[in-house]
Amino acid sequence: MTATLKQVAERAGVHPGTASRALNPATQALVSEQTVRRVQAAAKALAYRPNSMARGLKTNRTTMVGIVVPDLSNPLFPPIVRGAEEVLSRSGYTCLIADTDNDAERERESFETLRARQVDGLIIASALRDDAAVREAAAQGLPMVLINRRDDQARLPAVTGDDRDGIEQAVRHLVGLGHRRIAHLAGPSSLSTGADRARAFRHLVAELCGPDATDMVEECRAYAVDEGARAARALLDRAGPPPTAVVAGNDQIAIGVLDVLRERGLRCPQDMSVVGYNDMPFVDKLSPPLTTVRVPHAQIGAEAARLLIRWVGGDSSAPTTTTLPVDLVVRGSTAAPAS
Amino acid sequence: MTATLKQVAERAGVHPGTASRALNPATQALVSEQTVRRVQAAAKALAYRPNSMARGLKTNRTTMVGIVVPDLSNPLFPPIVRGAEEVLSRSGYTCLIADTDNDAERERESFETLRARQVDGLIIASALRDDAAVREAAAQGLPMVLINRRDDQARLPAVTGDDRDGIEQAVRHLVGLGHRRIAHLAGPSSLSTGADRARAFRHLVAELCGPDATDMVEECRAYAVDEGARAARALLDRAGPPPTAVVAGNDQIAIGVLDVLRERGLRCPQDMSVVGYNDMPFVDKLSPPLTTVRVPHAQIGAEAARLLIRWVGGDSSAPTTTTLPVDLVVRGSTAAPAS
DNA sequence: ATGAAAGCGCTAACAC
DNA sequence: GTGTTAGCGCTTTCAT
Repeated sequence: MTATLKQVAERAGVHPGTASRALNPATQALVSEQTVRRVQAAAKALAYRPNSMARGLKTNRTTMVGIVVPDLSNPLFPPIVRGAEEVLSRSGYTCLIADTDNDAERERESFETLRARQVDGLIIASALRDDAAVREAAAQGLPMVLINRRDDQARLPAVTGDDRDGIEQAVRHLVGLGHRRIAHLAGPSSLSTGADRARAFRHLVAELCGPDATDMVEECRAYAVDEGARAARALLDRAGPPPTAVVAGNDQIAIGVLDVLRERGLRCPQDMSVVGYNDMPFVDKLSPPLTTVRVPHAQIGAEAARLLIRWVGGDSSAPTTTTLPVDLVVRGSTAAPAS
Repeated sequence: MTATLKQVAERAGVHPGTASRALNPATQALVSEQTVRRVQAAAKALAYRPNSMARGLKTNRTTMVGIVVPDLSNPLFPPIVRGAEEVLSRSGYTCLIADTDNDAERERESFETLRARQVDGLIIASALRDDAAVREAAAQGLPMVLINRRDDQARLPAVTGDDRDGIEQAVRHLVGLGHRRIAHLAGPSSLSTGADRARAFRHLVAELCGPDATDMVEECRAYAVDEGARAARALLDRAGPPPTAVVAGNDQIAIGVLDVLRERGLRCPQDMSVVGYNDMPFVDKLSPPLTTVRVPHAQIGAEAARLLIRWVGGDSSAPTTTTLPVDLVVRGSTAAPAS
């Protein structure tokens, strides 16, 4: 079907070994220029495509890397994947994308599959904080870079958005508008981002609004609209004065809050300001358009890819943890509190 | 690093060939039960994972299939990929996902990469109607299934939502509400879905509203919000009575229409009804919530995967074209026209 | 600068 | 039922 190196060599009148050298940029220098040209011409004529399995078998590398994401349908992840893929493909790597569906069992299977395919490295964006599969693979020395989560034990390089600063920008924005009773609907504390953002929130609110202001935190069991709604109801049903503003753990949760406000006849932003997180596509089309924290997802993916390539390439310097800056995007869902 | 078959065989005290047979479900019957057990135990003890490259080199199959999508960030595609992946992984296939970014050059490169990786087959959801790369691969007998586009020449199996019926449901819904001046903001005619939906629209509107009703069609140059907005402005700037309802080529275009209505002080649905297409996530959170056509994306992916598996498996019956039913989801963006 | 030869890990056709 | 052997397509060491 596809031509083999042997056929190319034959057509060029050289030995397969020579053809191999002529076609490989790294060894091309060892071959006379004329031969290189002849071999290349033959390769082109036969539409030669090197068999990556044969090469991989010989070199013990696949030039494939796995990307593990918890849910491709979450608009967060496609840009990460794209960013990573772009960098990786430029270095000759092909991506194997595994969607774990936020399920530990599926994650295990994905890992198994990826390792069976002998990927050269892994980018892991699935954010379970305790993760046997990751630890095991790390122990075996498989290059891995984490995204959106810190590494608890294995000392792996990680790339994240600056969660602390994102929350800080959101809270400072609200405080600047005059809010003092600010709540947080946190993501699951089992996820790195959920825990980090909640911690940052508590810390900053204690500083800016006093220590008793920190108890207005409700944890969602998932980064999902209905969980955001549930938590919002719980928040509003509490005794005492309700918050005038909410910082949501992500945009889906924020949408849940908007739903509940509507359901209860409260207006946003007049009765309650709402801030999201991630700046998903089309949250600017909601009414009101959502104020949210923009995270450079594509850059995060790209940076993770760069770290991984370096590691796979043999650079074994200390694992780097990179934090990328985020930006608050102010839209219509935040305003000064009714006085 | 990972144990080889030879090591497993050694540990089990058998020849590598025997170990191979014992581990392969298809040939397991040729080996005594006792040996199978011994080999399996050895494999487990050594955490043996077959080297897929070596196997592939021998069998000339990779058990990898490529999935080519135009834009992973378009919420349309992740469910398709997931649906396909689920079916494929159950049959032991791994997916190579290529995002072409709607770019012909990148599509060519992706194709090249995928073929260099010797995928066993391809699912193609990138919808350029004329496509040299696809034709070439088809000519070489590579199993391929198309999604969301018909095959112009190569007679390939295809899986799509029922575009004609989707448009028909939308138009009948509007006519039932009393609309007679109905416009269509079509997707690019270079894409299969754009052309098909526009054709279906013209056909049905001619039938239901009279032949002169069919000229209210504006073509968008992309399935994008700003193109929808541009086309909507063009539509509203036309001489003569404006339409009372718009069927958009997809949800992004519909969002562009909503933007323009707001920009011009027109209300939806009172002044203009709007119908989208695809039922993207969160279009039910717009105001008004968008009436749209729901397409079973995951099933489309799954069905394409099934067809592909059948073909890769050697079944060479005539290419099937499958059309899956779609459903109009009525929400707040459509109502009876102001009389 | 190029040819020869070995071998990556596996499977399958053939022997026994 | 199991061992033997050859070879998939490539890279790479060793000669020349």
